[in-house]
Amino acid sequence: MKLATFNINGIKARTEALISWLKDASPDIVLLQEIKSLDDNFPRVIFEDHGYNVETHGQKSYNGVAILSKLPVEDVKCGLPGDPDDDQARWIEATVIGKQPLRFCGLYLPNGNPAPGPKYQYKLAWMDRMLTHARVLLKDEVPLLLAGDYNIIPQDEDAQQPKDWVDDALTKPDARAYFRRLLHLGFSDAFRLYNYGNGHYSFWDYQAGAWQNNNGIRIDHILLSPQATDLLLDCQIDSEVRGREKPSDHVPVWVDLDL
DNA sequence: ATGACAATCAGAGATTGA
Repeated sequence: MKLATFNINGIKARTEALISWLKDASPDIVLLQEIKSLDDNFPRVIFEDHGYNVETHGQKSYNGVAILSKLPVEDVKCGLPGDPDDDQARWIEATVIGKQPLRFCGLYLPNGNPAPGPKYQYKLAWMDRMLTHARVLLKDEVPLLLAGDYNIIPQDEDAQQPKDWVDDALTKPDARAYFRRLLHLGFSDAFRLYNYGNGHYSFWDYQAGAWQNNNGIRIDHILLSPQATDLLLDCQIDSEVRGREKPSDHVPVWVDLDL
């Protein structure tokens, strides 16, 4: 079973490009971020016509996450618990049943710039809530997957120009520490189980020829609980998507699970 | 040090992103 995460940077502007990639890659499940759309404006019928069930958690203009799934999805929950005043649409989770159940969460973690500042504090508070919620989800002992745009460059090898990201919210020590705390709960960064060293990125800025120069960063991640890691067959980044017509600035990251 | 590029809402230009 192939599951992908893809920050689409606006579903309305990207519908054609997304359909094209779905035809090529044939993922069973796609977790989308930055749909930048209200639920009612999401072009759900076109994806249903291509065989996907659609679940959305949108908001106007900003943020917004969604699930496309060839399998029926159960027990869908929207919003990251822990702050009733947080109205930003950044979290969606659901279960599919393959050979066994899989619980998966699609997330769009706050960018946090400029740091320091209120946006960075929101990012850290959000990561603290995510850590708490991950602990709760792990108690079910069902294979668990946390995938999305983490807005975290885990280590310097995950950027072509790490010096450009010093003092940025994507690399600041407090933010990286929260990412490590997630790993310490037992999660694995799936990509690093199948890929090594420099040069592997999931985001390239639109500006200054970043893609042509492979000046990228790896910020879209798939974290697997121990039981999900035991199902892992492969994890790769579809970087060539960045070179297509009218691309998002992110590309898909996917796992193949024996599920 | 700044801006470069793109999407959104709106209907110009500000806001946000990373």
